[in-house]
Amino acid sequence: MINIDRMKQALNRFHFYSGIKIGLFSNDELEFIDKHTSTITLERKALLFKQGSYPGGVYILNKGKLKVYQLNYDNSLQILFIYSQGEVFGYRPILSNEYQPVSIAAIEYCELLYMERSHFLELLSKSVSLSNQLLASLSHEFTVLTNRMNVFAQRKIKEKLALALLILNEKFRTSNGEFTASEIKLNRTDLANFVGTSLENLVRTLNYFKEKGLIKTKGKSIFIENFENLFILSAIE
Amino acid sequence: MINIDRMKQALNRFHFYSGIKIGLFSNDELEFIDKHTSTITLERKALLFKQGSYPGGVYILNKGKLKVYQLNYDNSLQILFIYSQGEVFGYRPILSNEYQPVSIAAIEYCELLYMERSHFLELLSKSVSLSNQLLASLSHEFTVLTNRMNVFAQRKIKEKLALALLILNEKFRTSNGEFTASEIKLNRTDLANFVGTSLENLVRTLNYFKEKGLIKTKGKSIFIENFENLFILSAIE
DNA sequence: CGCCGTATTGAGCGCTCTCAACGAGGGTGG
DNA sequence: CCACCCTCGTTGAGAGCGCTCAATACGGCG
Repeated sequence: MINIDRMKQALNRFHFYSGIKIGLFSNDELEFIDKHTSTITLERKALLFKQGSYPGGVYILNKGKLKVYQLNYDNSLQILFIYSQGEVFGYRPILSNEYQPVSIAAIEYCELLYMERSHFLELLSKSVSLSNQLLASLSHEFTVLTNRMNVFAQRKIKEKLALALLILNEKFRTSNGEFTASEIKLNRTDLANFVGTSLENLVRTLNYFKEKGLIKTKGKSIFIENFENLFILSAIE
Repeated sequence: MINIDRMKQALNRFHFYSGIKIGLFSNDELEFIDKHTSTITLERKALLFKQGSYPGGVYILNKGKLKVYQLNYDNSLQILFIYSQGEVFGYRPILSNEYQPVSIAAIEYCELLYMERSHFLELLSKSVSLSNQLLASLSHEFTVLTNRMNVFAQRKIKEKLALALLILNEKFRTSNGEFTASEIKLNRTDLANFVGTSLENLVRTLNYFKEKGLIKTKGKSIFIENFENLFILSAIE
């Protein structure tokens, strides 16, 4: 029997939530944020921005799910992250003075807050708290990306899918329970592009997981049945 | 004929140098650094620290080459980065309050500067310049890691090796020229673990590259012969 | 009912891995 | 100085995984 805490800790090394906590801002800062943000909505499949574009500002996802992906020169697509409620993003290329390295599109209907680049930089210059939060957050993300690079470089599809499902279970979580099954609502093509395999191979591996009692499906949604065995299969620890 | 600048820009999205520039520190800060650092030397193959260990401080590599790697539970090894002269590292897990996610060992004889954790944090709390440099640096590294995740997730060995050699050519650079051939001195096992393939497959692919006139070898060292075709083969743009 | 996008299943091929043996080169001790 | 050993590199053969192509099923919507 694997310790729940150990599983949780291991999994935290492979995905991140936004490290920005609203509670850590002062009233002045909150007022500034409120004053300088506007609301954006996106329909399912709508594009937020494209890789190579100029990073115009910072976004906070309040509702819905986004996919962050890169399109390669052979037209293959890799989904790198799924953002869910609460994620703050778009500031990284501003800080490093680069263009957007990724494209972002809505998986489902989304609501976001938007803050223009210059206002974000103004806030950052005045807020030590924000600066420190970003440093901590970016550093953790470095760890996560390092770990995932390792997984993508070496692992077999079964292992990658097992890990992907554990990550997605967190992203699609609606309740607060530990290792309760979320409804993972992602079409097969997106899931294949997230795992980094072909659609056909993904379907076959999902069937294998079903046979082994690791997951079950209802319509297109996926539910994890056996966290422990899925965790073992992912071979991250 | 591919534009040199385009190649250079594309390549910069796949590796990073330390974003910390000594020139941006004030005299006070430089004095503080000088006062609170000590020198460490490492023999070839010596371990600097192990993944899971407590991050005791920050390092600056002054001489030599380091390999940054993770050891997996099936005993496979993935080399994630090669650090060369000038690289500053070790601060990330301090900032995110984590244990070391990686192990680091010397590829060849190395000399480093070491600053204890508490002094680094003291310096950071006083230096806006350092804080801003770290934010910019970490943000760029996020881009690099994202791009590399994509490569590892999808690409064939030929493409991954082509890219790896272009990156290593920069890491092993001694002169300042653009796209001049460095002597890439890395044993085959390390190279295989960096590319993310088996030793045998690596050797075969190197031979293929030799036949095609992309590289040549002298002893164990590798020299790039045809940057343009290697770049095209890497399919990063 | 038919259409279109998505999902599933089947077959065959090619790439990459593993296992195994052999070769080269440097270092050590007789 | 030579013989041996140990490490590292190279080559060969065979198996299995994962990809591609192709055909078929499903499901929502007009």
